[in-house]
Amino acid sequence: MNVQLEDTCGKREAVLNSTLSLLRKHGFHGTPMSQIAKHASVAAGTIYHYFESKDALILELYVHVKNKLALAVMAGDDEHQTYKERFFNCMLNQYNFYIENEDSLVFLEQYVNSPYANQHPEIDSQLFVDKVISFFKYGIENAYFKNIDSRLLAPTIKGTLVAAAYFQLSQHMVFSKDDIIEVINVIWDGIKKQ
Amino acid sequence: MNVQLEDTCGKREAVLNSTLSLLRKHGFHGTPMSQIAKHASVAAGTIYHYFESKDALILELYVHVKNKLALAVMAGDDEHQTYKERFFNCMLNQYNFYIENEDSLVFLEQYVNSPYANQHPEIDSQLFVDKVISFFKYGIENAYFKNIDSRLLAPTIKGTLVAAAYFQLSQHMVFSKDDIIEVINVIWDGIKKQ
DNA sequence: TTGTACCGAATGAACGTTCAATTAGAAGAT
DNA sequence: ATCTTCTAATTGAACGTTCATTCGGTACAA
Repeated sequence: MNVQLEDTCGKREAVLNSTLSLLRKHGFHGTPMSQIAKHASVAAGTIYHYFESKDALILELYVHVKNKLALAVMAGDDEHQTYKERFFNCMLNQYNFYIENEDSLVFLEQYVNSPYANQHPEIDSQLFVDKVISFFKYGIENAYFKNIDSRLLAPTIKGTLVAAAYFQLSQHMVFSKDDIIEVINVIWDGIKKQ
Repeated sequence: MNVQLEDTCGKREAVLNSTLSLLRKHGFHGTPMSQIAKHASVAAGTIYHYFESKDALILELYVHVKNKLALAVMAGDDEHQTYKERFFNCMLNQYNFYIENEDSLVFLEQYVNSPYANQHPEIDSQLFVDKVISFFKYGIENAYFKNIDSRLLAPTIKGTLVAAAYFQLSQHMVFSKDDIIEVINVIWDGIKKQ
């Protein structure tokens, strides 16, 4: 078995968390491995025990964060509810995940707009594809949405929500739950059939 | 007068354009000054004649690009048209600017999600604020939009459009003008009064 | 003669990564 | 229980490279 990859005392996790936290304030080029090591209370060499390189660390962090996002978004999903109810639940979950995990939001946005995403389009969270993407595919196939190019739906929905969450965080303000429901309504009114 | 900032034979502009182009493929940390100099056919030292540092170069590039965006978005704006017509014109202009200036789109997205934007929130294009922001303020004040928090409108609108444009570029596909009109309709249906 | 534009080799700091050495702990033997 | 052995985990100083920036110098225009 891969005993050497088991991360017995949580140092791997500590490195991932420290990287996430430092990346937000200083960006990728402003976050040296030495600083990650210090923040994670780990020697520089230890990072290379768990990750092949700084690039590999970033890629694994991306999958790590997106896995957590997928779990959060689909939390409490109930197939007996109407599709609209399920949609609102997912959207609210997603929004809350972002504002409760600011570092994750900023990192995900940095990542998708970075050369990493372009150079490694095959890297993604299997969990996210299986759960979240599938949910929207279901909505498209069962015609809950307007008849627009299905490839346009995901970015349209995501863009609005991320923009709102990002705005809230960057402006250090708080929107009420009703404000957010209103935003989700904007999305829903925009894309729903009819 | 600032004769030393006049850029007699276009080297300043060349540096800005080269930076924009290189940043897209390699990101900030992957784009050394030496490479920018080579790409712009300029000596490394020359860059420092026009820009105080690499950071200053990025900041000035941001304003430069956003100025061009502002001009493009408001092109052909006609105050005699209905607000909806003007809105569609702006949105279409913005979308077209993005897909005709991929480097600019990627850079702007990279920038707003980078520590630069957080550390220099005061830096922006005066032209953009005066023209584009004003146009949306007008729409809010005259109640063309739903009664949602006005601070939520801009990110909501922008997010959708940028996401669609970014998606088109990242997937190397082409949406027809009708497809885009449809996206703008999604936005309009979402935010318009009633 | 003075100052601006420009050059590109040189500089020094910072960085990602390596590696020889040390520790920790588990498994096996006595 | 105790000792032995083996391997994974960890350390941090050292290495070689790369990079942003500097600076002494040239060319040219006013």
